[in-house]
Amino acid sequence: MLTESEAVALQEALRQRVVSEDVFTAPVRFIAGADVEYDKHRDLIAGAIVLLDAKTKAVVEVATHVMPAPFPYVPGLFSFREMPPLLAAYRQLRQTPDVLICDGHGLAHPRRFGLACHIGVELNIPTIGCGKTRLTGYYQDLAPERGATTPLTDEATGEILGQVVRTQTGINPVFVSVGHRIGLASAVELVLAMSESVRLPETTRQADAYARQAWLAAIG
DNA sequence: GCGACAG
DNA sequence: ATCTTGTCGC
Repeated sequence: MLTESEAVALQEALRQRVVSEDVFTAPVRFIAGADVEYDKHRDLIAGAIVLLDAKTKAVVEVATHVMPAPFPYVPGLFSFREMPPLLAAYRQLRQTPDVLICDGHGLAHPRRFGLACHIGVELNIPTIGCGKTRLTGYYQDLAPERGATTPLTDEATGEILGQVVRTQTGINPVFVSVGHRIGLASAVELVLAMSESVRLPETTRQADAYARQAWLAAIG
């Protein structure tokens, strides 16, 4: 297994390949979601990739993969734990998504290389990071209405790492950042489009449900 | 040294 | 991620 310092070195090298501008086919027709399921008592991790019709939000394809956890949970080294089962699931897809929304951050990461960037660079596909809580960066108060956004910034450099996005009025926001081959504005637009009446994008919700199902089937 | 820390 | 019920508020 990779050591932590080797993982950090790999991030520093791969981050150079991230493309943070729109390089994808628009309008988006097939949009994918990725999520994993596990618990702290077992060494098993289940990953799921779902493909949705962007217009109807109907699930058109699902792929899952269960395997022993390849790496422990370490904040900042998240992708080394969650990416392997997701890549295995992704390889089973028949269709290629126009963009993939990940359950975790992209550039909004201490070394600017979160899960969404890692998967995007590894598969060379457009990816978006959409996390439920903050990992790094600071932000100002956010208006309570759905659609409100405020930048997530690095206080030291002023660099914009992502956008804090209110997908539902009066509900905790989500943290959107660039994964690969997409600009931040498009990333926010797609996350909002996939969250018309729910907090998390429909892609993430479906991926979560299928990952949980695969995990439950695996542990019996 | 102390606090923070995606899932 | 998970441990975990009822309860407050729109």
